[in-house]
Amino acid sequence: MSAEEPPVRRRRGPSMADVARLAGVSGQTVSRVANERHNVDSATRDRVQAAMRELGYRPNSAARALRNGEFRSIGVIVFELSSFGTTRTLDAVAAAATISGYTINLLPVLDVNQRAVTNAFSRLGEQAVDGVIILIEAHTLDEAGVQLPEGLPVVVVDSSAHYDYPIVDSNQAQGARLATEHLLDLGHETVWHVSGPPTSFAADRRKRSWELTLKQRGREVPPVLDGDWTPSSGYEAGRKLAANPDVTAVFAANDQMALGVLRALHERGRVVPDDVSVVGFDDMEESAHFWPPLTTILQNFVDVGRLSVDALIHEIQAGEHHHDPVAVPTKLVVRSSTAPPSPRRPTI
Amino acid sequence: MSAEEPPVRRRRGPSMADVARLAGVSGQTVSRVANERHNVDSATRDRVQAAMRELGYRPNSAARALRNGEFRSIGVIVFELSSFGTTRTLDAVAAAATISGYTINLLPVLDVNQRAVTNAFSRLGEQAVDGVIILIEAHTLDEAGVQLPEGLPVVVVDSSAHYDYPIVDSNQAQGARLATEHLLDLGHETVWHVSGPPTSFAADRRKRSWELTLKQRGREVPPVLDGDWTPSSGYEAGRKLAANPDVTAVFAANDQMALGVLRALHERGRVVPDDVSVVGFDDMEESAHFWPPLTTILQNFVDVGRLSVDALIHEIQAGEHHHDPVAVPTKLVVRSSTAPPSPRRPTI
DNA sequence: GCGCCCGATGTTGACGTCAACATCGTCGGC
DNA sequence: GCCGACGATGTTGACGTCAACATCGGGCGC
Repeated sequence: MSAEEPPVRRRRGPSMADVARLAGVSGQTVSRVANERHNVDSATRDRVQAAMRELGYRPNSAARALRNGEFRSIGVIVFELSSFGTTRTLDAVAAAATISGYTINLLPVLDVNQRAVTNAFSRLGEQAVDGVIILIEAHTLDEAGVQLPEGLPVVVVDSSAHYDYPIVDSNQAQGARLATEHLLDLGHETVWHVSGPPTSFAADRRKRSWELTLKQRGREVPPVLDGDWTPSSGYEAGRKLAANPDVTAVFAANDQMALGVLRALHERGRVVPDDVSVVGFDDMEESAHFWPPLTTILQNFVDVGRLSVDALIHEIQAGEHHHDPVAVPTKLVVRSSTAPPSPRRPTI
Repeated sequence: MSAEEPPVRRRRGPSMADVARLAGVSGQTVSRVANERHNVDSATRDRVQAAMRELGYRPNSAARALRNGEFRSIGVIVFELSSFGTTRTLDAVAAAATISGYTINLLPVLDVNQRAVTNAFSRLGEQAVDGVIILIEAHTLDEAGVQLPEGLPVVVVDSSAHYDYPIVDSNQAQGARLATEHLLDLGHETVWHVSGPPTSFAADRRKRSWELTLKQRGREVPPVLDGDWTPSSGYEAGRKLAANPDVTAVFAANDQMALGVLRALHERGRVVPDDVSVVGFDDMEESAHFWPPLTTILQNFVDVGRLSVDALIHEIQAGEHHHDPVAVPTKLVVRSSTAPPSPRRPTI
């Protein structure tokens, strides 16, 4: 076993000691300047800063982390960034973390199978993070029977409440209610639903809230069409809906599926919104330019991201966490894909 | 200034020394087990592993990084994840890095103004990364006059070639040529173009390649309509195009703008593809379900991400870099938004 | 004018890991 | 049966930083 490793090329930069030597001070003084302590003589400070500049000194964050026992970094566990909501949330999380002086460590789960998830979480313990934000749909965690490293602050972005971690999410139930009520208020008899995948708590919340709203209004609850967030699944569902003349109003659990529904309706020659009204969920940037522009539920991803980070940092720094889930309100955005049902509706 | 800091709560886990004590061995043996060296007696190994499990031991990555002089982490500089291409590339980069045993450090640039970009890059030097992948449009860097920390391996994902860094990108010129030729081959006299923002090299490449293709075929080059990647800008451009009866073929520099163009054409009652053909660029998941489904150029983001990571890791480990830009080929995906021009076209 | 206080600076050691070297015991060859 | 080799394990120190403590020199109060 004489596997000869080539001598690792060390690209280490100058250290505090180098700066100290050049500036003619002790390392500790350099440290004080680097950390902007006020108890340094201004002449000394200038000298040290000049030396830093000359050598291109950068503090070594590993040494700092080792010394201070904190990384000032937040891990974010994600599964594919394809999902619109996840991406937007990640974006907001990254911005909020940066503003708070934390760095983001992306921990992608490459596959949803149990091995991959478990593997991702076992890597987690070794990562240089002070806390973790989980952006994966929580059912996936359940199925994988994953155990998080103990003592690591965690915030879950999801609608599930049966975790012993702080939870932040959009108020899915309120959003779905807004969507359903909007259609009923327009005069539709009932509302059909294209749901998200069963692995998603958010999808489950939206579906249940849609159902509850219909029941509370004494309306018939049509069978659910199962989707999986993708436009294709929306299209498949849409083909069934388009073939059914009873359908006048559809609530799709996200905008992408709504897009698929729209396409299916167009193909069948059913006019939106004259024959069928469609509502989505998310308000992605594209939705305003769908044909027709989509009525949908706007999620405030910026708030979700910021609140997640705030909750996590609080947990990290204070060592305690709130258990009350945070529900960020959503808003109905009315566009042209919804209208009152056509009066000339044939009922046999 | 008596800002009393509360004693920082240390959540440090057990260290090698703790494991060593419990297992009755030296720290070095624990280290050997943790690093899967082969020269450890299997009985000893079992004992150490049991101790690790019992204590919930996790190697401290800061100490490891300090000791080894490397972080096994890659920084990725991004500006907003809103852009489809950036997100997809980031996803692929994250996956590739994980597979290669590297972690991803997200370094978001919060604003495109010079201060923000410069600031982001000055933070960079302190980050715990061995190298950096830049996912920002390079013009932005130029304008900000940013200087990267010396000696830090860098890979740029862009089409610009005047950087002293390895460059990986989709072959924008080839893609734009495919799009333009597809429309010409269908029989269209010429092709109109809705471009991306001037800050983007990719947009510039696509525009120039479109123009070159037209010229090579001896076609008239219509005035460019400037967009900025957003569906709204595509819609604005689309309204002008829709009002011009000469327009029979449009190449939008991305799918989102193509969506806006489609909407504008629908509003004006111009039928796609009968009256006007439209081609996009990116092949986002939604495009297959636009109305009508969009003919577009598929970018292989997975390859772009993987090749970027490979190039960077090579640079990190070998200390040298290739200067030849890597251009990942694109593919034409034909759907229903393109067709031969309508024969009954009025020419006055 | 003496001592005390305070601000500026220096010295020491520890954070957790691992390479290099040291040690110890066993096994095989002659 | 002796010696050298080799495998298993232990010891030491250094990576870069910073808190805690030590030191040193003035200025100020009485």
